[in-house]
Amino acid sequence: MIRVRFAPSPTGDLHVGGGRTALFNWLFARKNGGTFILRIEDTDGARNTEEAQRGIVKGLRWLGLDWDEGPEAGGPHGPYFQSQRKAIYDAYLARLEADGRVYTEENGAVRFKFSRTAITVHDLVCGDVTFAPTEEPDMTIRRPDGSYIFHFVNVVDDIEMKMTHVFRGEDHLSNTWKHIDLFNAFGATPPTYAHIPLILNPDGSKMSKRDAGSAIEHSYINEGFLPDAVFNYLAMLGWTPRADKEVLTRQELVQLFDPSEIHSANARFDMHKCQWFNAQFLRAMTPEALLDAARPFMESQGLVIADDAMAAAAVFSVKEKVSLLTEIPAWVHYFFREDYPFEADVSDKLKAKPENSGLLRAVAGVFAGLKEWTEASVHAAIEEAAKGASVKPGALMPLLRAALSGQSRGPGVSTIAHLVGRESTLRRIDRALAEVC
RNA sequence: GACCCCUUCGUCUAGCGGUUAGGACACAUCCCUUUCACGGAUGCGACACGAGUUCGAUUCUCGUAGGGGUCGCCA
Repeated sequence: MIRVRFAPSPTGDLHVGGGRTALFNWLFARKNGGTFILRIEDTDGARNTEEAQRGIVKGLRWLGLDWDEGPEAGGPHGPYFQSQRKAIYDAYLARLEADGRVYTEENGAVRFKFSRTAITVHDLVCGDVTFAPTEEPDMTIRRPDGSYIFHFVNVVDDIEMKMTHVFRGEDHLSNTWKHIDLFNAFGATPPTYAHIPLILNPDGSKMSKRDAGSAIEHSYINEGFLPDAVFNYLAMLGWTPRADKEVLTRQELVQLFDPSEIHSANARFDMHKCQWFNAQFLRAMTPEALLDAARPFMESQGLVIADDAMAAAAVFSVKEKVSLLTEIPAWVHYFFREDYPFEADVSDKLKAKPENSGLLRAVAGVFAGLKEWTEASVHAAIEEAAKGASVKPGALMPLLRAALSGQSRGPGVSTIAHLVGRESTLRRIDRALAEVC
């Protein structure tokens, strides 16, 4: 039975690197019917807060990385907060003491005596990596105040929680021999390691907090990304599935996942490509799903949605024009209000020719006489009005678009008119004639 | 400084001794088109360097350079 874990320290917003580490663990567990565990490594009490932990949980939930054991999920190997496992660590320390593998310094810190033998890490990604007998000072595993250090609790918990595999960032590779030394001291078999490459900034520097695109909530949730798109992009940063396409669902990625295909070279983060994935998923959504996703961003911009069906159609009509949900309000705001501003180039266009007002009145006249108000009938009416005025529909469309939306770009003109309805369409034309032309 | 990992278009990558070195993003041009987009087509663009092994190296080995990481009483 495969058991893997994601073991973050609660530092606030989930970092993309951490998110991807969690993602690979999750992928491996789901692919093999294993168990995915969330363990909070909060041994450094000074800087770990409950609020910081909420950020981690929120980020994981948003990415859809559900855990089988851990905070809120429970499980037979808890507690899943290291700050609550002191008795277990004390017991393990006692074993080391009994075996003469530790010693206490004058100030009370406890150190683990390295075996000082060559140690080989068998890594799924990096292959066998052998470290020569170390010359480093013995490692501190307990502070004078009785709290324990990462390397120790990490190993103890991996033993206690029966981890079979450990997927973690490559920044841990250089320390892994210390962990194996500890596993050996406890007579335990180390898990199989897989050190995944790091995510770098576009300039090649290490990506850390504050760098663009580094925080799940701040850079993705709030910026209008879709979880599936970020999931897809992150999975393919350092791993290439054997598929003939790049846009893949969560289920497909689970099916395709193979840790031996994970690259060993670091990858630079490309926000452009991440947005491209987002655009792909956006376009594949149904009108209803798209509205659900866009609603908070629309409401935060003050748009009042009174009619869900109309709103869904409006949002759907601009879906291939945006790549982020945050861009949607600017493309659809006029569907939800009649006091939209006329952009500068739009009013210039309307004022440019004196005959424009006559053309708009002519269209309004035809609209007023229509028996039914469908997208097709509206479209036919516009063509009829153009014919009556001896101009091409292509000359009339931009004017109507300007009047109905205040913008020079957007979905089809007949789509706009149809969705806002006949009454609103006529009011909009009147307003444009009164205020602009 | 020591040790570890890494090195194909600007970016993500395919390649696992013989290829016109393929794809995606980005960029450029064209087509489509009532706008903005989408879509389609085309173009631009890479094997870090030096030895060696080999009939033949992007591919194997070694070295150099460059990038990243670790060496905490942080995780």
